[in-house]
Amino acid sequence: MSSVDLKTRVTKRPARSREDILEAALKEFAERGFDGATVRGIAARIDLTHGMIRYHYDNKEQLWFAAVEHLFERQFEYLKFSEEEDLEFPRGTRERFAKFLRRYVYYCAKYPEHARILMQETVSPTPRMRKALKQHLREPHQSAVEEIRMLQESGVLSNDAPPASIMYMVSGACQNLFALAPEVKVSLDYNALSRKAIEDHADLIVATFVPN
Amino acid sequence: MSSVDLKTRVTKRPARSREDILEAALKEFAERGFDGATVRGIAARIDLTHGMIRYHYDNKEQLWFAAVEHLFERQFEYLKFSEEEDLEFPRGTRERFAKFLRRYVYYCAKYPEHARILMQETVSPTPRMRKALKQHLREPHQSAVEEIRMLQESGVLSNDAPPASIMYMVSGACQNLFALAPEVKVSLDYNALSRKAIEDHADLIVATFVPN
DNA sequence: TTATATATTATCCAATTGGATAGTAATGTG
DNA sequence: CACATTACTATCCAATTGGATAATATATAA
Repeated sequence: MSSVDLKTRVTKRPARSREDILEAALKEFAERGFDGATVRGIAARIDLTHGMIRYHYDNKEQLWFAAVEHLFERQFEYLKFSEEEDLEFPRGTRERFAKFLRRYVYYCAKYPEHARILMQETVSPTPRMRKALKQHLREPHQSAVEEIRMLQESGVLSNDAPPASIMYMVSGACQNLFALAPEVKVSLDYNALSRKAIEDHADLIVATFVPN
Repeated sequence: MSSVDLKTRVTKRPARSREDILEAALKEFAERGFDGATVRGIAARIDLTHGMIRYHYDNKEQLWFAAVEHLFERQFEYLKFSEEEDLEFPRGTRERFAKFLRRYVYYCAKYPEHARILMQETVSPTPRMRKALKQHLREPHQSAVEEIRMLQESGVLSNDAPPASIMYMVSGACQNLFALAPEVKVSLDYNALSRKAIEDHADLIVATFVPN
């Protein structure tokens, strides 16, 4: 039809998907923080005008909430145990813990922006952060604490430490190498995101936190 | 003399110290990232006009470099071993490692903004970040890797894992609880910065990474 | 006392930003 | 075909921002 217009006037059809926008938003927010991120910058990442983004999302804050929700949904999908796995690896066992840790390391390597966004957004307790954390983090974290308690009782983890302490120690140990991958490259010339580095880190994590 | 002026015209004398400005800058940069931070915001934290800050520092970027330099100097002072300690705890020994870990945990709890700034600034390899890392991080990190190698040889640490992997695992484990303290409070209602929590975390870290 | 260096305020400016709105093109539905 | 809905462009605007500069006050040295 109007193939001429398609070239000159930029075709209207292709409409970026919701996910394209949220991915771009996550990257921008992770790189520059909420205040530093710009709607225009997010739009530019996927070749949109900033008006287009405001067409889909009322304002910057709502876009942020949508992006964070997307982030947590993706994480949940990635980390959740299927029903069969749930049967094979009962809660509170060393085997389940090891399996979970390995999966978590892979997740951290695949989506390093997760740790970055959380770090930025938890720096100071803004209302925005409080709301997001209550909505997405509270319940999973509390159930994680429960599981840590079970692991303590079954002797896999030390009884002496507070579960919160264990939890953040372990997650920090898993995340850090990948969240700081550019730093690692510059300061140690080590490519943290290579296949082998990821595998090595997973091995190390399991060996450290689930000793025989 | 002009005690009237001191009250009305705002006395000119008191001149904020260099350190006041850098502290304020560190907080602002940690909370909002480089792009999100504003010179006016930094000035407001210590009751200065933004002109005053530009009087001391040519521009925002130079202020950032100065603040980061201050950060690393402070860290170096805090973590360095005195000559006597160097003699009492030789490099590559389990005792020195334990002592260092404990000190590092205290440092992380005292200056959580350190981890936050680095996390923000290493998100994407900007020239600013590269320069700062090369200047302040490269040498200490490489000497840390050396020490890790010694610990691996003496059997304190596993030989299987790459030193870089070990290093970022350990530092993440130490930092995370404190860098995310506001998150911990909201999601688990645990005050990570309390005396006891810090002590518990130090114990856990030592027990985990320097087993008997 | 005068001169000079230093510290500080008060404005000014262009660029960017989040947000708003009016108009336009494509798609489908009756 | 008409018409409503959806996707999208093009502007506009007020606020904020980094940066610049001129005027002013203070302290110090001659």
